Amino acid sequence: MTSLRKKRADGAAPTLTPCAQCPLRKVPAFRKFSPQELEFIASFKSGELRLEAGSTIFVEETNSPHLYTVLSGWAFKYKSLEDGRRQVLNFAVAGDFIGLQASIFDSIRHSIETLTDVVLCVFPREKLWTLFENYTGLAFDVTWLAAREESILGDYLVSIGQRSATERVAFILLHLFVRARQSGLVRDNKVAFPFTQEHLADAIGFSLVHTNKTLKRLRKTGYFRWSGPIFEMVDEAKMAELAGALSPVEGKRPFL
Amino acid sequence: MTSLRKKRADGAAPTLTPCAQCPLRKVPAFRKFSPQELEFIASFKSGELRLEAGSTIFVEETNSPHLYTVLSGWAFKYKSLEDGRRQVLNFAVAGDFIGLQASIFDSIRHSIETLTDVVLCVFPREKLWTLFENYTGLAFDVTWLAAREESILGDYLVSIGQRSATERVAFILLHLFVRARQSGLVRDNKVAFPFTQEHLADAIGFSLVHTNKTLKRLRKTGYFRWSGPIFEMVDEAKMAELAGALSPVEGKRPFL
DNA sequence: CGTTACCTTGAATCTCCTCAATACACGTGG
DNA sequence: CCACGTGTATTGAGGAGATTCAAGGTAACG
Repeated sequence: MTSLRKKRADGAAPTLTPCAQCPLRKVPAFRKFSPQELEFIASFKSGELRLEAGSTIFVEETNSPHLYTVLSGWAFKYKSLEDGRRQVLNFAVAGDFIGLQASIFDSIRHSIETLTDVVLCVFPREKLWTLFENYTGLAFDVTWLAAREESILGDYLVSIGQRSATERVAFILLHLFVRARQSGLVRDNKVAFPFTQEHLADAIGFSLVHTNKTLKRLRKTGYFRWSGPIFEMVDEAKMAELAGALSPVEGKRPFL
Repeated sequence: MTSLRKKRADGAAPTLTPCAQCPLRKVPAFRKFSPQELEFIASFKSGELRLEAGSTIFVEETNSPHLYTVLSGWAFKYKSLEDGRRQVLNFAVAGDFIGLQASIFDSIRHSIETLTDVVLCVFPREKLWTLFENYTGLAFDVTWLAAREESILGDYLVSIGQRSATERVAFILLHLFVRARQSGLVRDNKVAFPFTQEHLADAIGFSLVHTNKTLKRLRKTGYFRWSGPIFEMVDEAKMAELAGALSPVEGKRPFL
């Protein structure tokens, strides 16, 4: 990875993987970009950032000169309280755009931390304006991503505010599974889950102990398997029933 | 108000209140727009919609050819469950932009209902694209508004997921008061609150009964007064302390 | 082989919910 | 003017659900 360092030190970083060849482009969930758009994105991109699991990407209430797209790995967004409690707001996976708030407001409103080793595409914040000025389609995409984030937080809110323990646990498992699938990580209904039960607990607003006990009850349904690092979905329809039929945003999504 | 009907029937609606003279423009919380921008907004606007309290503006999972800005009155966004439970996601007040999801996705993800009589500016959805193509600043504003919405939902999530009963009730009261003030509705620390305790309960994820009892306890602090339609903030700093110091998005905000 | 991180389980306690009854304000029609 | 219905606010009682505390258990790692 020392070569990476060199590239970044160069300034222009001309030898980064061209965006047009980005392996994520093949994932069917993403919309197709025009050659011009791809060219701009490639020029927008100023580097790659490799972080190991447990690294902090953003700290609440701070600013950053960068915007990122997740190329690989998982991260999570959270807000923490004075006394150590924390609320997980959302998870970020390959294809997700993070740090938009830091570019739009004076500072970001939540922290972001990696769950696994992560590779990020780095974009300089000041070029976001160029994007808006010259690439209407991409500007619309950025708005799309912001609106989708809002939509997901709305789903979380309904789950936390109104659902029972079983429903909430089923919800978060299903949600994470679906997000993983959209990013092309699921094979044979199996995917690596880097989450601890504490992450899930903090996302659905339960204590770790209660989450654990609920999870135990849920496992008995046999609708999924999750012990060890691999999560396997066995009956997604039943899970959706348990979770209270969420309907995630449909259609192709943009991926900068 | 029959003249309104006529105007809308005309098609072009050339005689609507010019946006440049919109009384909301004077509210200090909104950013200043250039004459060109104001002109475009005026041309973007296709009419006004007047609704009485209790009207439904959007229904979850449906589509709409319109986008709206709230000119006056209060509304709230919510999602309902099969069995009647519902989660209030956010409130909308003068200056807020609603229905963006319906224009960006195939359908909106939540319902919106008026709490008071409401006047809305109507924008045709298809012109949103024109806005993005020709008015970079306004496109950025739309994204700003979407990101702010996300930010508010994040605050709600922290409150519902982690806070105690007292903290949650203090949070929602303070939040509504601050929103009202940003829209210029507060005078002498007083503002008309059209909310029932049930609205608040549905926003903070508590039962009506428990919300009521918590509210009773909170009233004894004397930090606010709320019986009858008028809410009065007595000690905002203390309320913020109780609510757990939320930090709403700062700075001038756009208002289309 | 000790440390660390995570998972699991039981017990006691407290929070919050449901049910149920009452009170009050308001508007309606008689 | 009063009787009645409706919507909202209030309060008490009992029980379901969540939290905290505490004590293992397991796997990974140096």
